[in-house]
Amino acid sequence: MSSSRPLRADARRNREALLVAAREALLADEDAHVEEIARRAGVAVGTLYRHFETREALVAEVYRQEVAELCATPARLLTRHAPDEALRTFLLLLVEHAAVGRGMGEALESIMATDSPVFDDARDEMARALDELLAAGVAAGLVRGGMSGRVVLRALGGICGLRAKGWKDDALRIVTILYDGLRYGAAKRG
Amino acid sequence: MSSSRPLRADARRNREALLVAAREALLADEDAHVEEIARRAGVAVGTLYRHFETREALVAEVYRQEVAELCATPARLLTRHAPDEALRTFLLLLVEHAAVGRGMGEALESIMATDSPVFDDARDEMARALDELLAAGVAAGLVRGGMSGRVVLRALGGICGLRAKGWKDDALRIVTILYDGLRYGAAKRG
DNA sequence: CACACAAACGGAGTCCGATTCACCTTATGG
DNA sequence: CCATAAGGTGAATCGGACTCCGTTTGTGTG
Repeated sequence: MSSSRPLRADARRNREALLVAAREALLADEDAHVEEIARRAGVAVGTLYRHFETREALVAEVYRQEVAELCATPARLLTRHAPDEALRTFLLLLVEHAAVGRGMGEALESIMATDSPVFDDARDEMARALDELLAAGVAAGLVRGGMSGRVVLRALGGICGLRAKGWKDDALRIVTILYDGLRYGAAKRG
Repeated sequence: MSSSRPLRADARRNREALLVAAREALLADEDAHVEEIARRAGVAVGTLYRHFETREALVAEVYRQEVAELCATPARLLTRHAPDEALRTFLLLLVEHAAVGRGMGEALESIMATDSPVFDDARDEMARALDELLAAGVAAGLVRGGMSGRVVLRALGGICGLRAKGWKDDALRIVTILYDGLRYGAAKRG
């Protein structure tokens, strides 16, 4: 599928420009219009649609890249912190990330709460990252068993969907509830 | 505001028909078109817009009614169950309700996760219902303090937004996490 | 009962996005 | 340098929500 001949030079440049433009535009306004994104990238809408099936596909790709970065952190956290601390820190990190513009929060929500195939990769990656944290926690007797990364992902969807006034404060409290809920009944008492 | 002269008979009938039609249509398809809803109600779109500011306002009203019912249950539950059991049961009930068509889930999510003024009433009502449960739990030493109904509401948004394949199973696990997270550190150990 | 008229209705038309497509432009392999 | 297929363009189309105004109708009044 994705293994056709390499893109022509100008095509690769435009594709890149579109992703950059989309990231900027979405940061400024979660429902930036395709015309606006194309304009920023210095191309016409037709070009945008040559590279991305739909507007949503473009948005998905932008956030897939963000998520990829995010997913690299659990492994890093586990080298420096106890599994439960790593888990807590990662949850808090997600809240921070959701703060980078409503758009990111919305995308994370789609990743976490739906089966939209556009986000399949991102979802798998994220679930895997959480599995890593949970497994380490369970192994250390600090986290209850029976909860998959996928489930925690779903629970987090609620945080990322928040877009109310005092949302960040609420998000932190929710992390506390989830974190304590995950520790509940673990082998060792925190 | 809402205290003009009573509606003309036909107007009241149409308004009612629109709400019924919308409930049916939304149950069948969460993004039913306004034309479709109007057709089912046997009126033209103009009439729909005479009664409801926007499509969203109509949808909000439909679900506000559902929510109103739901909000009456905590009080009832508290007369029959211990506060923690009542809390757990109510959370499970929400999951069931979210199951009544994706539309309801989506609306509940809007109620829980956003500040959309359309849902102000529903949100307040729901938060009040949860406060009641939490307060009873705290008083009995079964639930941790410091968590408002509003916060729990936000946390639940994640559940209602679920629309993935194994979502119900996931929802139940999430309720477990939240429930245990809310009991964590309560005066008495469960 | 007939009339007056404000309230309510109908539905074609407007607006505003995303998406398409027929026709140009331009890398690039030979 | 050419041929040509990949790539680009943007006016046109499509699909929704929403508006507007001429027409119809319920209802209070004489």
